[in-house]
Amino acid sequence: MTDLSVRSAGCPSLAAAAVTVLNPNLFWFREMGGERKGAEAGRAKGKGQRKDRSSSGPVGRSRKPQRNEGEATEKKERSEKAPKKAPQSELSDNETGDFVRVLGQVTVKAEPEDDDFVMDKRKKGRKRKREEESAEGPSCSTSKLKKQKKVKEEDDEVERNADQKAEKRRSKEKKPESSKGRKTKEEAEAARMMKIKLKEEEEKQRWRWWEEEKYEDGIKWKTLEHKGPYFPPDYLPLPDNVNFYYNGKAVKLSPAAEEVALFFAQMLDHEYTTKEVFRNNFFKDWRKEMTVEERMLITDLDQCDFGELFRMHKEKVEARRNMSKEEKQLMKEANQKIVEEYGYCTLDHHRERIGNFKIEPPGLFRGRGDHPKQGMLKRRIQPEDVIINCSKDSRIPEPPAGHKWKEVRHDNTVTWLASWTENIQGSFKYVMLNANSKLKGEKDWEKYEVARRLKSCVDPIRAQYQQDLKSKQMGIRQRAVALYFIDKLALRAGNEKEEGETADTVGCCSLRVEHITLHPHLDGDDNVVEFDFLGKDCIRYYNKVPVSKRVFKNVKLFMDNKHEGDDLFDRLNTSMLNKYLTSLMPGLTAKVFRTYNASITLQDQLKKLSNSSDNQAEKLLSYNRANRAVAVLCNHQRAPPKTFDQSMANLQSKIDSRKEQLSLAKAELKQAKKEAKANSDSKLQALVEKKKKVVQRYEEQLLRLEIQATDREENKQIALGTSKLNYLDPRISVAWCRNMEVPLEKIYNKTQRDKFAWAIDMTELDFEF
DNA sequence: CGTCATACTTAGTAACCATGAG
DNA sequence: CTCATGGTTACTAAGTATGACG
Repeated sequence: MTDLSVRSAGCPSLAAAAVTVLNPNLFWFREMGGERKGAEAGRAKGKGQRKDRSSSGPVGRSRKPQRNEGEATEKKERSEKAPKKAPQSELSDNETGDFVRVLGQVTVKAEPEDDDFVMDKRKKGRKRKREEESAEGPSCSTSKLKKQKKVKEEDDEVERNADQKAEKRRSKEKKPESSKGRKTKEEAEAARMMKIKLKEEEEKQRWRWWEEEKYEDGIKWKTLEHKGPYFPPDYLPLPDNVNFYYNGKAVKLSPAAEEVALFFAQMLDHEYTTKEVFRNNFFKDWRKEMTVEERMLITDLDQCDFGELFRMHKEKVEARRNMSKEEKQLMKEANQKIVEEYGYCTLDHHRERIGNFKIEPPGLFRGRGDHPKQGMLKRRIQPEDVIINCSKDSRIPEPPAGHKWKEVRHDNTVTWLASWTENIQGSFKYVMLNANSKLKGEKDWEKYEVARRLKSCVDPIRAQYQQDLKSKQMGIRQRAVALYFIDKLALRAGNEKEEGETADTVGCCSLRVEHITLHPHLDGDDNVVEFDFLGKDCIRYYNKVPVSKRVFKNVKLFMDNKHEGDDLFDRLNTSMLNKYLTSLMPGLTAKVFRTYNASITLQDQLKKLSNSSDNQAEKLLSYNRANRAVAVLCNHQRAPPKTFDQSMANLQSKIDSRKEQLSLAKAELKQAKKEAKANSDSKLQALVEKKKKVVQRYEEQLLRLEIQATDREENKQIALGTSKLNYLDPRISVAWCRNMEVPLEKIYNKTQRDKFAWAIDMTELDFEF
């Protein structure tokens, strides 16, 4: 508790941070080690004495991941250059400060009377009264009471929506601007009108599932019909004039071996093919595909010459690029046909788009980071591998001619239409619906509702883990510290992974001692915990966080007598943690904290950063900054765009020339002033004024450019998309847009609007997360 | 409990495409 | 018209979570 209050005190909060983004001097971002690498970053060479499940024993858990050796240098540089002294701490401190503030502000008053909350719950409640009443969280019992309170009229909402839509339509119809064009212009216009019509049509067709009753527990659908997955085309053997050479001699490979050779050849310009592990895995699997004779002959990958195959592939790519418009159009139409046929299913009498209806084609496995299995052959999936799921009375999909399905089942407690087992990790792959479908949308909605429930009971939960830091039981203390990290830093849960099967990455519960460095004092802060590990997708997480003394001591204690490779939390795993969390609030798991903290941060930031008096560009900037604050919190990174340096340089040269202009203008101004002083001619005075204006204008332009540069620089490695799509309650954004009178299209593109249709439709102006 | 199987969300990259400056 | 640039979409890997079972 003490800790919480301390943290809440006087934090400038993320708002400041988001603003700071513009100021290079206050660069506070976590050092980003760059993607997919762990660099020196304390990877254990160690023989783990951690709970090694595999028989592989304590032997070489040589944990040295890293990929992108090629980029590694650059990245290393980046991470080293990153401003170490910047108060990393600010981020975390601020966040928590914010959280606390929000709680103080909202939970207290919100509990009984928050209309919006009631509203939302009510809708849901109405839909599935039964389950809700029995299932919903007793530990947050207040919300239950709330739910039953008053019920607002819904009619006006519907009306409003209708209005809005009409409005939209009208404005769209107006759009086709003044017709000064001739044929082509008119045609274009007609096309545009068509598009609008289509859009309206689509809107009318939209299944407003969120207005319907929910199904009882576990039932995902009543009827489901589809055409089965779409299989990639069969392998087409190489033409005779393209040869593979071994040891300088042309060798005609069997189709199976040839296909795999081509997989490799196609990747020759990719860094993967230079990696030892990749090459070895590939070669091993390739040899399995060879005939006995081939295997006898081909024993050394270095003797293989894929040059002609590679060139052929390049030419094909080139040819595709150079296709004429008509050809391209034809291709597009052919594709469209496939989508029409296989890309949709009928679920409970509604046509729904399937997300991934294509069976993954064979190829070489491209694991991320330092993946032990990279380069292995991902084999071709046959209908005999595929399980079909659909309703009994539907038209069962036909397997491709001459084939059979592995199985056809009718399980309406799951959402997948087809599944198969993949041969690299032995895991399942599923064909499921698109994000704009009912099944996905409902789940998404639910996710945010759970996060909102957490909001109403996060206080006691935080208080409890603060208490638990003092527990006599080691397990409980570990749980408390882990929870503290998950809450404060938005770390992922960290399930354990099978060793040797995947790259060595960790989350909270699977942190090892080498991922943490303790600094009693660092850069003016006390009790600093330094994190350095590879998270999901081998993205580096690097952060220095001042923590309370108690947390610090605990971490120290957990690290006592442990070595590299040992688990920091040896008495804790994700299922224990989640079991505990669920007991505090139904539906609560570790990842809910990420959702909750992300969304609440966005809401807070928007409140702080945006003014309705701003112009649209400014508003959008605020939005993006709020979004960015979340992306930073969640450590969402991307590889810098390939052209990044170039475009940055371009911008810089623009800035430079502007600077020159400015100094020139300044000099002129000075000169003019001098002259004006000597001679008080009114003309000269006016000239001074004019020059002044010019200088001012240049200064403004320069500033803007510099802001743009900084902005871009800071977005270099930050990906905003992931948080927007997965962590931010869309209703926050929708309400913000309406309140700020910013068109929603500025924030969400078409796909996103489709995905969030439910939120766009139901969100009230006064929505509060 | 720990392990395994299963299902579903989250994630970054690469290919593709539209657009606007030169 | 061409090319650079940036947004969008497709793809699939890599996570989280849960429930059955011994």
